[in-house]
Amino acid sequence: MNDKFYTLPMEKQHTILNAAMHVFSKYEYKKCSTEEIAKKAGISKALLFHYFEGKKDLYLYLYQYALDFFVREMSKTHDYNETDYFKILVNAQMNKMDILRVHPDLMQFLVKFYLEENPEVYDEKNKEFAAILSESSKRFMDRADTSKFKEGIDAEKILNIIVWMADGYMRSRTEKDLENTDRINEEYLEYIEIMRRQCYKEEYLV
Amino acid sequence: MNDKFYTLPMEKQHTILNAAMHVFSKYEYKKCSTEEIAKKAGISKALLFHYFEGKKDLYLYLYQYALDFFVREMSKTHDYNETDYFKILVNAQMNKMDILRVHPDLMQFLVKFYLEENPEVYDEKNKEFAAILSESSKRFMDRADTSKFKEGIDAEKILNIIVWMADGYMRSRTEKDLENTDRINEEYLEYIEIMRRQCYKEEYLV
DNA sequence: ATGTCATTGACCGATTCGGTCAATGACATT
DNA sequence: AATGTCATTGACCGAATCGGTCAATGACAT
Repeated sequence: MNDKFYTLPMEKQHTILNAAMHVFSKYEYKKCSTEEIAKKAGISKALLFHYFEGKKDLYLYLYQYALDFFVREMSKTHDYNETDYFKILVNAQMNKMDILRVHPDLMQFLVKFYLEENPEVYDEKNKEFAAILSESSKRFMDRADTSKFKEGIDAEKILNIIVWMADGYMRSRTEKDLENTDRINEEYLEYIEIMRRQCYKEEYLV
Repeated sequence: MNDKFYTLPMEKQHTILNAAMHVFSKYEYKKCSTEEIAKKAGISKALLFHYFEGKKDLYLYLYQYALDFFVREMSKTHDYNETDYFKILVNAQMNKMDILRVHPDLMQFLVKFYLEENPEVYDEKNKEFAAILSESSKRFMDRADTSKFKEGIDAEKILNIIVWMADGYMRSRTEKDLENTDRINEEYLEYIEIMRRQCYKEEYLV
């Protein structure tokens, strides 16, 4: 990575990084062309190679950047004293939305990176993401209180349903939808509320 | 398409079709190589071109085959007299599982085909799938009875949650998991049952 | 011994790949 | 106006890969 990249205005940096994330999140490493990234970023391929030493360099830098950004943003507004199961979930989702507003393909890129098997770019770092994800989700949900749940509710399965639901909901939104963040959040909260009303004992549903 | 393809044993036909579906479901048309398909099918590229006139021919034949197979199998065991919301859903899911057992990438291939925008292979057929899907889902859910639902339950949102949940559940299974169909069905039913218990009035939960 | 036909490795020209470089142009300094 | 600096690019490189072809192989029936 060339230090000159940092001297670019933040907006241009993001344009380039987002273009790279977009392409790298679509296919495996080998099928991603630097030409496509450059075109998406609105610059020439030559300039892209001026900022980064090569395709591999860009790819690995991008991963480090994305992972750092993800961890930093997710921790930012997390309240470690909150114990309400659904409030924790909603807060986490809001953080995720904020991330996606800056880097729309960040999550998918991290997943693709995690699944990448090309030996050319494979090292032990590829599995970091899963570890961090499960560790932080454990840490986030650590204080989560399931005692408010009705009898016979399997909290683990409920968490799965909510995660799948959130994923499906986001996937069902088009690129244009995503611009209206408030509308998205509002609608998403309705879905979370459905699950909450089904899971909590009557006394906690005020 | 060469008629000799039909003279192959069914198993070999499926091997080739599945290999093609697998590759075509991964990336857009242009990025899919016939070499990769042939390798996955365990035959030479030359033989693949012996059975099909070209890449485009294979692609379009595959779509027609997949769509026909999907429609036929989904209708096969559907009971048009059933009115129970969740029984209809479970039955549809079972049909889907049966399809995936024969052609693991059929659904994803149909979706990718629907999203394909390459003018080289684009025609009005690309949008058939969405129409058929929404029409048949409407037809399937036509008799579905939501009167058993508790007060204040939004059936449409529930249906979304269940679809997203089913999608997320399938996605979370690895290729190896999918071999054990019974286990999958059993576990899936547990998730459906959770949603059913939350949605139905007490009197219908026996 | 001959004919049939599925199957393949080697090859084609065209395109695309990651990467390079000389040339351009905008702008600051003198 | 002349010079220097440096971001930016179009044109280009050899190598790899693309869709597709074909002569040769080999298994098997007659």
